[in-house]
Amino acid sequence: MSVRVRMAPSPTGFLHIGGVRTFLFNWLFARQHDGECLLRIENTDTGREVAESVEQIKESLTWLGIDWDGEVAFQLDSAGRARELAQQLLAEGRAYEDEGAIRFRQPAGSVAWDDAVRGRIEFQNEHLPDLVIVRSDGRPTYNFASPVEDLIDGITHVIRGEDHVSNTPSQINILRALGAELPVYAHVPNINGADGRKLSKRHGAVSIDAFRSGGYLPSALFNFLALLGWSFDDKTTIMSRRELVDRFTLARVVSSPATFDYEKLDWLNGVYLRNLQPDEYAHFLLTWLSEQQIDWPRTTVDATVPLIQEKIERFSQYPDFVRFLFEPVTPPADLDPRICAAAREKLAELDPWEAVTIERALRELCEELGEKPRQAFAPIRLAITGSKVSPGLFESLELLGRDESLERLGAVVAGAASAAADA
RNA sequence: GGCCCAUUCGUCUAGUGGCCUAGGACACCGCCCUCUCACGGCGGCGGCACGGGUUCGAAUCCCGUAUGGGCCUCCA
Repeated sequence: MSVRVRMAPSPTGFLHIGGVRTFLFNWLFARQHDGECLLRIENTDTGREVAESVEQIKESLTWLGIDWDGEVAFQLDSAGRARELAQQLLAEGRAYEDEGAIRFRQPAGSVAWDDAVRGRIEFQNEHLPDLVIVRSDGRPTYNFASPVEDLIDGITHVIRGEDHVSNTPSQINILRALGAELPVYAHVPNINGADGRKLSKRHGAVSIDAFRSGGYLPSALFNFLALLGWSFDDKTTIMSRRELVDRFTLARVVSSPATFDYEKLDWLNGVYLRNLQPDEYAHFLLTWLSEQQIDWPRTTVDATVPLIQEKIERFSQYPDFVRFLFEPVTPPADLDPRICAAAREKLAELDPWEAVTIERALRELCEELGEKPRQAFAPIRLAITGSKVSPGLFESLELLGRDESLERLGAVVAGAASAAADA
């Protein structure tokens, strides 16, 4: 039997990270078993907003690296086949009419299934309500349409969130009454925020789009998501898509909910960023910058890569780090001008203007002044970058260029002089 | 309220009766490296929700309690 699963995003709004994790498990399972992964779009509404939302969802899935083998429509409003089956149940006495609606008659006894994640789960049928399967206006309800759609689509494994556990016994009873074969059910745990409640905007980014604009790498987010409720062993963290496909098993999905740890994601993204080849790094960075509509000269951006690759864990940290190369800076007004003046003099005739020669010159300066590098470089850094935190000082000076560097050093000296004159 | 599910360091998790004086990772703390910030290296802190069983032996099995979550809609 070949595997067929489905991903069923809600077309209202953007792709939620919790739902994506469920899709990810479906996708990994399908790919590992050489099966099919369908994208099921609910077509309750054909409005333009919904259409745009669906496009947005597809775009986000694609960005993350989750593809699909076909699209099916979940025809909640106009499911002819569902109504036929409901009539059949009615005729067979497995359902009955109730104020214009059709209710499914729960059988006697109990119902159980072997959940691929949680093991055997059993319900007493007497606790299950006779649920409405077709509303009085003729529209099938979700708990009827969903198993029927799975049946029509030939879904072999229903991998979904744990909030569906309670719906499963009724869906199984319906499928049995229809004489259908049952899919394998796998209920995966939810993802919560730090307060133990369902992950929402209050906790941080939740849409795939937000992570994208936050400067995360899709491969890192993919890796992180796979580790939320699943693990390969007791020590493996970094895994490529290929490795995840090879190693994923439903049996190793845990049954307790997980808390989304933004700090760990940041760390993992940093690991991925640091492992990138410089040209790959530049490519991803440039793409991100253009998505953010930041328009800095490409060659300069390229040149900054070796300076910042080790230092940032999200692209969103990049602009503040190198802004001094593209825009004027404003060092603190009370900066001690003496070292800047000495540095300016020392660097004025330096040749060639390269990081190594700049470093040699500035270290000589330290000795001449009897200052420790730590102390002496601080005001220079502030004058050049406007910040206490920056890429390497010598490389920064090289990239900024001699003219602009001397200019900035000189500005601090001149500023101090005019402040003294005022006083 | 009823039914169902869950409960190992702050967080993600390993653990399926002896390998556990419970392992790894993030975070945190300390030290080292060091021009800042990072990276990296070394070390540390820190957990089996609780109570009963079963067993020679339990984080692991059973029962109960507590806590959290889900479902109980002619919502999806």
